[in-house]
Amino acid sequence: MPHRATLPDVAQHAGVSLASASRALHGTGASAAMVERVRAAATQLGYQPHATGRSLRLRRTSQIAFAVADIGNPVYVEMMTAIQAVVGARGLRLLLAPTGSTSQDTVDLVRGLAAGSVDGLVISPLRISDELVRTLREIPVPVVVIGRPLVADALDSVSTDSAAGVGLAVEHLVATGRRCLAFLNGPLDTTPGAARRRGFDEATGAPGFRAEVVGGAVAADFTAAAGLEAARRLFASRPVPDAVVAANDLLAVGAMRAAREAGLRVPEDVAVTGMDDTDLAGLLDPTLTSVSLGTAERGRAAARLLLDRLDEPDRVRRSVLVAPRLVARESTGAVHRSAPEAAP
Amino acid sequence: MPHRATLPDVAQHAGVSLASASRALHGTGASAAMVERVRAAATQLGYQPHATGRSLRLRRTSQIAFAVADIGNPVYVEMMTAIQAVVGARGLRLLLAPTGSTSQDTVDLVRGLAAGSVDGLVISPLRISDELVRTLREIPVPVVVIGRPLVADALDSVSTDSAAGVGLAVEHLVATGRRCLAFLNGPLDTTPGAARRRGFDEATGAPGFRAEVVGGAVAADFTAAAGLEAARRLFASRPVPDAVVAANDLLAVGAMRAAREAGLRVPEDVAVTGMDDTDLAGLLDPTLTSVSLGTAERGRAAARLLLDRLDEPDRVRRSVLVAPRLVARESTGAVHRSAPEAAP
DNA sequence: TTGAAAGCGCTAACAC
DNA sequence: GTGTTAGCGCTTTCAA
Repeated sequence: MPHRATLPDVAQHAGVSLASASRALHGTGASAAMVERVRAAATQLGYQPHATGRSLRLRRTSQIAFAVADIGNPVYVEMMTAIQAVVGARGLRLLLAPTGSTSQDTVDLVRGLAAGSVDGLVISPLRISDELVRTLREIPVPVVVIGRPLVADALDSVSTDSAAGVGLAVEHLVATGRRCLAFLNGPLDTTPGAARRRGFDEATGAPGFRAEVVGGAVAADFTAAAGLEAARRLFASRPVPDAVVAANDLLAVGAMRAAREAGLRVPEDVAVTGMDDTDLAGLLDPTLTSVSLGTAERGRAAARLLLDRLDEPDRVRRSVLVAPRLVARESTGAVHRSAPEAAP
Repeated sequence: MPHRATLPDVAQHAGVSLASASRALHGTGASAAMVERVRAAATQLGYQPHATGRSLRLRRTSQIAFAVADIGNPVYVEMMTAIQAVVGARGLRLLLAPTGSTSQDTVDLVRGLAAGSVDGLVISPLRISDELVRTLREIPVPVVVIGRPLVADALDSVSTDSAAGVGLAVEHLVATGRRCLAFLNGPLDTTPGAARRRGFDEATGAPGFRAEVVGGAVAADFTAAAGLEAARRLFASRPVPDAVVAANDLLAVGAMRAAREAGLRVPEDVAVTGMDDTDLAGLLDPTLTSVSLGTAERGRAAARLLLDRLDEPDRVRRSVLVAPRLVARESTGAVHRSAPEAAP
């Protein structure tokens, strides 16, 4: 852990002025000979420009943060990769910042990051408190919210209609012969939890809905472990559902496991749908029918909104909406006991 | 996106000097009245100390980075959570930095972060090039390496004996009646790939080994998708293995899926073991027997080593070793056709 | 206890 | 083209 060489060190070593050293390394208007000399000195001393000094002077850090509550959810990993691809191409470094579990932690993190640590922020909050919205509007760096068209004229945002997404799942299940649906949701006080709940209610309350809702459970969070626990309750109640709509893929994993514990086969006895269409979906056994919410697309869109705002701080706020799309796989395959419409 | 208030703004607003304002907010030796006045002004202006200015002066950022290649692997999520718990208690912010895919990207990232962005670094590299080692020794901030006892006297490190871990899996499979083992590994040029390969060779080459190695495949990376592709080759060759040792849990997911595609049941026809004992293992169907490498424990140990070195830069380098442990689950359950020793 | 001033490392006017 | 210098926002001597 040796000591750092500073720019004055390099300048002295090269026998030139501080300014010349700086210009030679980063700026413009230095002679080839100067560049050569300074570069040599820099290399020899193992010079690495100090990020803090540079940032203070340039008034930018060339860093972006992606703030996420649930870092264990593969959907955020995919989003991050998508964001990274876009901002990386512009020479910005992307850092992932886990927001604490409480709303206050999130607010503190955002404030802290915005106060000089990064040039911009993409945030995908699970819970959007008023204070968080206020904070996001007040911080002195651009922010893009993934999750809900948020005070649309005040903040750039990327969202998806996950309520409609749940509708796609319900529709698909009914169309493939399921008649006793249950909904496995995550916490209702979260943005996705609330939206998906609404979607389920709307879809199952619609005039054309030709099945029954036989149960519902709310998991403690959007993880597979919580999903398993909640789904056990689902399968312990009567009548047993022949289809479970899970609010995301991880909950669906829990649902599939609970079904098996209950002696039910997926999809013969019970169908399961997930949401987010994570990589996991294609690798589970059976593969999981899932509603894609365009994860990568949302990530890319968010990154672009952020870059645009960094370029043009005063441009009009925009809200990008990505449409959900059902991806049918094995977990909603053939029904074992023939469904009503399958019987002529 | 309003403008920032600076400390001079606060001082002026409070009608005191810059120095007094600073002392009142962070330092010591300010009168109660002064603190009161300055606090009020700060609140009113929505003052947030600028991280860069502060860092430049204090020569620290109060930030730590966890640099990880494969952010999609749940093992790193668990590690990060463990690190977070330790460093968070000390008021440090933990950021996750995805190292690019190439060795050069990793070196660049490390250098960049170390040049003023963070106070310390925990890194878990997939590939440890000489240049990376050199870089890690040269950077001016403390670093802890998770992965291999690395130039032990030059760098703090946390490691595990994953070779022995593979041995545990092999032992378990043979003890439960499997006789035709195959090894599904990740890239051999990675640290874990190389170690696990060695572990497999040693375990299957040992005098007491009472089974046969019938195949091996190397996945393109340590992901489930790559594992699936590689495992297909495994099951396409003859003789078909009755047990697959996968080098991590994600590869095991791929192996289980490939087995099913090949019409084989897990565990009746083929047993599968994973490694890392991620949360996934208990949720798959069947649940996955996996070798725990003490993920959280390694994370905590790394965090403590880092904190200790921040406190005492010159203390002697340490290397912590965490022992592997087999966690048996369904995927290595009863053999369908009775195994040799089961026949009296 | 408070204020004035130096300086962390860097870049960009500005002068030469 | 190169050097001198101011200053980004902050903390901490040092003097009063």
